[in-house]
Amino acid sequence: MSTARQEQARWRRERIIDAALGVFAAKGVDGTSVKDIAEAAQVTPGLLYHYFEGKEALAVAALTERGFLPELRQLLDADGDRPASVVLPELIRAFDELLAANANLVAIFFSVSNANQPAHAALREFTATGQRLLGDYLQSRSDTGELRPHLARTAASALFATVAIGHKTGQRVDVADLVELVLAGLRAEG
Amino acid sequence: MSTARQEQARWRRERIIDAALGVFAAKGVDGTSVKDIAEAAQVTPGLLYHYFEGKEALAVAALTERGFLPELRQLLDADGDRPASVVLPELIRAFDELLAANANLVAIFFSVSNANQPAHAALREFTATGQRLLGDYLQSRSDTGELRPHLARTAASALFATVAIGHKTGQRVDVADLVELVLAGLRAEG
Amino acid sequence: MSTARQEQARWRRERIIDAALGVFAAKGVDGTSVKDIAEAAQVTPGLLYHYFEGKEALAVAALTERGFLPELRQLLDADGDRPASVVLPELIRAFDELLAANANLVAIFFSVSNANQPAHAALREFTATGQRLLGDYLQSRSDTGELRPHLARTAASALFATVAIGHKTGQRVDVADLVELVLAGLRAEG
Amino acid sequence: MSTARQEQARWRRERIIDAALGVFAAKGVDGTSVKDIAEAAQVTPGLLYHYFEGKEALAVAALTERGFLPELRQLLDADGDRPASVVLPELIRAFDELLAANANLVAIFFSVSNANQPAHAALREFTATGQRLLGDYLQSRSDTGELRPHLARTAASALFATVAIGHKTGQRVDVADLVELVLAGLRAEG
DNA sequence: TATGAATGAGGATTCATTCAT
DNA sequence: GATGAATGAATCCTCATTCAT
Repeated sequence: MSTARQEQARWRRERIIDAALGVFAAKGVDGTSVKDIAEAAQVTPGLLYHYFEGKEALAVAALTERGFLPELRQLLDADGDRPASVVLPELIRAFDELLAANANLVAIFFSVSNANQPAHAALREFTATGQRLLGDYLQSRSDTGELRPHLARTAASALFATVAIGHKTGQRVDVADLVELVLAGLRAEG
Repeated sequence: MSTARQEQARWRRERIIDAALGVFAAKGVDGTSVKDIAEAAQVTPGLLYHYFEGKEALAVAALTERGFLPELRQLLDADGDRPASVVLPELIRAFDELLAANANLVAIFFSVSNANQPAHAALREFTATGQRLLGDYLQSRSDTGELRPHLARTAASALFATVAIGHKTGQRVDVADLVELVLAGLRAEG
Repeated sequence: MSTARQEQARWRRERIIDAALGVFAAKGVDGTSVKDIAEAAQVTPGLLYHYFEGKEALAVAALTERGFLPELRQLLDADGDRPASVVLPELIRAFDELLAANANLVAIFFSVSNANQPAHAALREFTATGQRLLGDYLQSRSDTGELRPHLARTAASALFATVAIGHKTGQRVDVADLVELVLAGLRAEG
Repeated sequence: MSTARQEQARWRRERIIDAALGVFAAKGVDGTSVKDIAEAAQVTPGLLYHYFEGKEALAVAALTERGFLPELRQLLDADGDRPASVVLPELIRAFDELLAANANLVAIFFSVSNANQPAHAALREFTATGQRLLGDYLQSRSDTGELRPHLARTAASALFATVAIGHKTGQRVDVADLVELVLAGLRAEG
């Protein structure tokens, strides 16, 4: 049983992804060289190819393995019953902080070229899931009559997009205001 | 008066920007080689450096000189008096179409690397101006008592971001719904 | 009679050489681009080719037309009769200052590649003449019995070389010491 | 112990310097392309950048690692006791031959552009050390009363410079005469 | 596992020079 | 005389990737 070896290998792999996240975020995926990553991970370029097929594969791995969809899912699952007026502010703030904590991923996410097929797919899945999760929550609240249903999906998109772009441009939005706006919009009479 | 020569030079410069918009959008700024641009513009690589300092400078030029800020300004100036409930749907639809017509620009916007300082600055300026224009309009409508003022800027961000991300991911948002949501949010009592 | 025009043209030509001297000295002949020179001379690159065949020709022109051989000749011609013990210190000091005043030329002189045939020839002639002039002077003083004759040429080389290299490396030699050394050497009994 | 690999790598590095010395000397540092060096070393251009930061760094490496300072040091250390009248002729002749044997280095020395800061610094250090070594030796002979002390450094500069320029211009100086001149100068009464 | 030497194609950029105006 | 647009070859350098050890 070479469990120790395997353990060490797994650990190495994670450290490489860590390093890659950092440099990708700082210089963009295209702007980062394999040597950059190797140096950041304190590893030789050759070894990198032991763990990943190449730079693109590493980018995809970083995106999918560190994508915080699980956290997001968890975030939303918890609050089935409490009213949206209470939950949504908490939720969006947590979402905002989730993005802040994963700023590197957000940066990569936006820097990934549309030409990179697998990465682009990961990116699409990422946004779609985020929007769906948020949307489903809002939908569930409309089932209780608290919110009007037909704008749930749109509201989810707006929330997701506004927070995310704030991170991209470095001009973070005021979460309280955003939630107030969207919540009011969802409640108002048509 | 060598106007003919100057005219021709200016024309060439514009054609280079045209070509750059196309290839940048297709492959991202980093993914595009100078040779790609030169070929698309039917120009020698060297000439590109006669008109622009380099590839990044060309991207910035494309963004700032073709950035639809003038159009947006025009859009907003026209509708001083009519109520927001009428204007905003038209406005956002026009904005959505503006982005659709300038899909290349949206792609470049997201593809410009944060690592490139001048390019990043230009990009920030770009979004800030867009948000300010839209925000000021919404603000002006609140002066008439039609809308509540304190969310104007947030609403502008949300509108801008939601439409833009829709274009980035290829999942365009329903403009009517978005406007309905934001407008309702802006009208509701605090 | 377009004398005014010719005058202006001649003036332009000189200004171009002035500018070339500056940039050549600062960046070396190879390290200087035609555009650099043109900008320094506030002239378009094209015009440069009106006055000179190209960059190398311009370098040669600068070397030959501004070579201070005439001044050096003048320096040495004047002092036929006075004793070397008086003349030589003055002479070498003047020579040192001549090089300082023409620091640009000295720099170019050393930076010219051996591969550049005409420039290299100019350079050789330059050193040869300098050494010959100095040597002839020392020789003439030995005819009067003041100095021993057989080291005159060697002394000239040493003086020329030491002062010149001082300028090249930026570590100028102490002229008084140098003259004292050489003069003593020339006077001593074999 | 991958000594074989490391050995081979070190050998390659030396071969690159060898090749660089040859081409630099023939065409000057600026006049030499990286491709030239790579071909002369029978190596791919890319490998050059594995061993050196760039072309200029390679020139500096050639100068410092092959600069005959060690030989010069050895030359001077050997002759602690014998009189300068005997040692100096041998010494300068050996120095002259050292330069002759390292003609490439002399050429590079003069071809390194002043514009390149690190290269220029290395070059200054190089000459300064050479002069100091020679100067210290002459100084030590003055301690024995054989030579007057205050011109030691100047004499070193003069010897170094005269021999070096002789090599640069291809008009080598007569070593015997040069030594006679300097030695006489150092001995004479003030 | 891990290294780092080696490759070779491709990238951005510069540049001397020409020439129509 | 003077301009500056245009060329295209050459240059330096980077990089993803492979592979012998």
